[in-house]
Amino acid sequence: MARVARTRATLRDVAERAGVHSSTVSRVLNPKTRPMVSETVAARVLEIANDMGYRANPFALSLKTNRSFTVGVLIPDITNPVFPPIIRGIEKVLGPAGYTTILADSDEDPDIEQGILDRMRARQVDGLILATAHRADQVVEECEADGIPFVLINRTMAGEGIYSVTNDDFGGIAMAVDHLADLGHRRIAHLAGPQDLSTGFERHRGYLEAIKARGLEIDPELIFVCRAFTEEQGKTGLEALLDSAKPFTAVIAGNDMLALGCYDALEDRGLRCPEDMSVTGFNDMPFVDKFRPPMTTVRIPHYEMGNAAANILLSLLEGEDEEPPKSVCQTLELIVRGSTAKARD
Amino acid sequence: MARVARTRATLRDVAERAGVHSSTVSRVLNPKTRPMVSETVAARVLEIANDMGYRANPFALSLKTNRSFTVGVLIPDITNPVFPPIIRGIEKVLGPAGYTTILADSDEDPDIEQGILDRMRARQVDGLILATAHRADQVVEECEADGIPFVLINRTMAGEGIYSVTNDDFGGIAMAVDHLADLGHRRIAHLAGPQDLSTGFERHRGYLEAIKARGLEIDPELIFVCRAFTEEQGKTGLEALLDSAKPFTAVIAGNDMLALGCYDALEDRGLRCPEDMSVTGFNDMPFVDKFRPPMTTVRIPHYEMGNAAANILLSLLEGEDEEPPKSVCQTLELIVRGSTAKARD
DNA sequence: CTGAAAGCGCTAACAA
DNA sequence: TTGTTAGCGCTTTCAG
Repeated sequence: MARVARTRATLRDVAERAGVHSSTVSRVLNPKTRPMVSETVAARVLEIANDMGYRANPFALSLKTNRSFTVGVLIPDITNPVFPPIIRGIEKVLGPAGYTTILADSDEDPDIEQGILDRMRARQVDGLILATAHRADQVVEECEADGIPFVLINRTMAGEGIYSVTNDDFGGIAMAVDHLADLGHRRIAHLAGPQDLSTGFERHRGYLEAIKARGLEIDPELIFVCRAFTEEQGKTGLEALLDSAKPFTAVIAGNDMLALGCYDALEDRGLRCPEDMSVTGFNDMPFVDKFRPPMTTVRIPHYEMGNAAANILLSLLEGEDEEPPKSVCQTLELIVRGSTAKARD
Repeated sequence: MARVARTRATLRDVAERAGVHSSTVSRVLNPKTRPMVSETVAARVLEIANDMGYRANPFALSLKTNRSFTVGVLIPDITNPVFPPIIRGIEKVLGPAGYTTILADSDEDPDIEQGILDRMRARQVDGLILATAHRADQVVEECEADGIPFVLINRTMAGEGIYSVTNDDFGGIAMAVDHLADLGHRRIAHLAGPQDLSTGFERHRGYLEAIKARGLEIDPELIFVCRAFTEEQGKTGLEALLDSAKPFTAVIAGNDMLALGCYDALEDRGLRCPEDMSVTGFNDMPFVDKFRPPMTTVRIPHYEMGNAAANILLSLLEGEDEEPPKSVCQTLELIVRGSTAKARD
């Protein structure tokens, strides 16, 4: 197991070669203290440091400053294609700012989530971006109590001083309802996401309000609340609805994964989409336009959400005094594709 | 910007409360040195440490031991759904072993890749898992020269002492060729991936050999080499083939993304898959079974690849003397779905 | 078996 | 403007 000892130049090595004291080198290398050093010395030091390929030892630096320049990002399910673009959006901002993002995937399991958080705090991350929040969330409360800077993304929760970047879930669903109503659908079902998540909750609320606003009847039998945003739950849910409810011609799924499950259920029953049943999703995650049929869904700006959350966190970490916006709520867009059609009469 | 000072117990705090010297506490907390301490003292120290919620300061620990317990994972394109399961497979092994994985996405750009690597080395990652390797790869060579433990995944390159986990790309394509030949296809095109990647190269080679083995004719006009494994390149490639080559009835794409591009090209031209053209992909990435039509493809064991690579790296990092396997090559499976059908005569 | 002390590489307060 | 020094929290040699 020949592991070569990788060793690199220290501040002192550079200092020696430059004929100055190591603290001077330190001052030169830190933009804030650079002005304290004379031009000539600074130039020489810089050249030598560069020449020697000097790189600060992050451990020593962190030990001294008590900052890791590291940010934890918690994702509920990395295999859900909504998240990669969000992650890219985050890294695009945090990377150039000198922060390394530590990504972790809780697989929607609270115990794993707690474990990850513990490890991240043990690692002394400077801040957190959480895509895992529940409407009442132990982990988030812990972060708050702890005082660690964090921002919620996609999902949010009530509370003072909680930074978040979310979408207009309420209004997004209204667009779906209007679209279907315009197509002549009168009985529109809803496959709601988990009600302990703000997304599932708000979209459900949006459904109820929009149905009412359109003068349609709210039939509780037309609503099924799924236990998770998974394809499997979507299938189960639509099957339950098909079995128990009086006929309906359209279903609004709480997100794209649930809608995908609807596809499965319909296929199993020999029903066609959109001829027999219109289906809408939510998120416009990558690839839904390739599905059979291409999915009508509400687009959320993935990449931009990542940017926004990262920027808020950054100003929390570095901002002098300007308070960043408490919560950003993005407006959405309905993308009409092939999974919705005129209601058959 | 009220940032609460988070402070936690140090070794000395624990030592004080336990009435022993801090070095004793250190010995107790480290499994390797625990035996040096008497049972009674160890028990008391452990309880107190636990009680105080002691967590080692990672910066001090790293500064002292020169290890970060951090592993860098480089992915060429995180929006490609093949990778999330691979990442999960990696984390599943590395996490419990006490390593934090730092994920980065090069977006297939060599400059970004180089930048990421520089930053990871600056961060003193203990090892690397690279999914970005080219057949001749500057970055990989740098890692080798540097002596940092690393293992390649999915893609590989020639070279002594390079650890890698790859797939039987050669044999995988042969299965696709056989499948199509069995369906009566005689003129089978190939949309090859970039030839500077082992995957693109080996699959191309596999295509040539398998075509020959089946007694079919190799027609250079039936081969198009794509510049990248992207949907867009797949579309471009198949269009070029359709424009220039004599008629053919099937196309073997270098991976699923290219095959997806084939779908686009066919749709644009009003051709139907599989009626007018059979298409195969490679990877069996998540969701290809939902596409229109569901894709026939070669399945690679994503999650297991991640496991394997992580295990090799782990034994590189921790292994006493047993040398881990130099290269693991996984056997593959053809998944027949709806994108392939009997050749029309 | 336990304590004392040095030092990893860096920053920042203080001196000159 | 530059040098000196202490010390961040830990491991590890060396004494006892």
